[in-house]
Amino acid sequence: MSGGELALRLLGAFRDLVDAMHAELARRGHPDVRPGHGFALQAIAPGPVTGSELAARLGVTKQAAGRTVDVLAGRGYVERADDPADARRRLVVLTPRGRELLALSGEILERLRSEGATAVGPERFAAFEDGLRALTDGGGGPFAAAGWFVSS
Amino acid sequence: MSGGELALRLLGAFRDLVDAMHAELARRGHPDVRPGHGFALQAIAPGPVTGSELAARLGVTKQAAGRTVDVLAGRGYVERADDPADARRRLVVLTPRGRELLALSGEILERLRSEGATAVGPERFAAFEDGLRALTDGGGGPFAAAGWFVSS
DNA sequence: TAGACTCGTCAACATGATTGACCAAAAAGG
DNA sequence: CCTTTTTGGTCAATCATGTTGACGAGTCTA
Repeated sequence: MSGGELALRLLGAFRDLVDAMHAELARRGHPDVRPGHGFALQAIAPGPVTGSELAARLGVTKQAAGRTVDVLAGRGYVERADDPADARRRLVVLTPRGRELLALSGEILERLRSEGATAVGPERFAAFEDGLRALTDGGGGPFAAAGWFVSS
Repeated sequence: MSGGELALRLLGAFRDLVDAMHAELARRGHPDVRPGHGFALQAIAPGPVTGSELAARLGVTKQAAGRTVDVLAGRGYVERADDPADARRRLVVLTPRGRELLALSGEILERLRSEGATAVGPERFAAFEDGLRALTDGGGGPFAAAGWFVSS
């Protein structure tokens, strides 16, 4: 496999996974959620965050993060609340609908993952995941920086 | 590995690879080329293509493909020429600079790939690539559609 | 030759990001 | 305390990339 082919296949695998997930989400009551929203929701899930925190976790400017929150709030996935301890801050929290979406996304991805494992064989799939984990875990190779994304 | 983690690691690996490549390209005389341009150049490389052909290969509208060609032409990577056999068509071909960029990108990706292989061990890396290839080769799993991208 | 199709482009608009400017609130330091 | 600096959030303008829709000019075909 050439370096270029490797890159294309990585992108293709990711894209297919995410496209399949969103097609399923659309069928199950969430037709208007976009891939970027999922990342934002996952970053919000652990607990109330401020816009600046969210921006740092997503690796974008605070303006971009703020707009994403606007969209998610408009669609009913998150809410903003004032922070009684700091009048500058506006805390973002998931709504029940947001939690539902997150749970559903997790289920679907889990199912897609097992379908992939079945398709190529469990052992082969395990070896694939092992290699991918090693590559993206900061082992010093050019794939190392992915850690920030996974850990966020 | 959860399904969500799998998706994040796939994206992370791709992103790191491409970011590293573009950082290196910028250092070596091509600071203004963007990821999307690389895909377009690869689609143009095999020979003169029309805007419509290019659009089909990239999976975008012909308008979008036309704009990408405008940008690439402005940066000196491709040129447009009239087709003497059909006055509607405008053929797009690589310039020497475009061919140079493509060769350089290939070299860099190759080097990044071997660095990754060294970092995690050649056997582990081979198993990883084997699984990735199987998943994205249309084996029936949810990763199957990636084929169109690799083959384009 | 008339109608249908193809190629490229113009215009308007949607999304998601950026930079720069700014105000208000909080923290830090004298 | 009171001034200075830092931080959080937002407004505005802009860029990059994509989309639809419309359309004129050239080619193909029945």
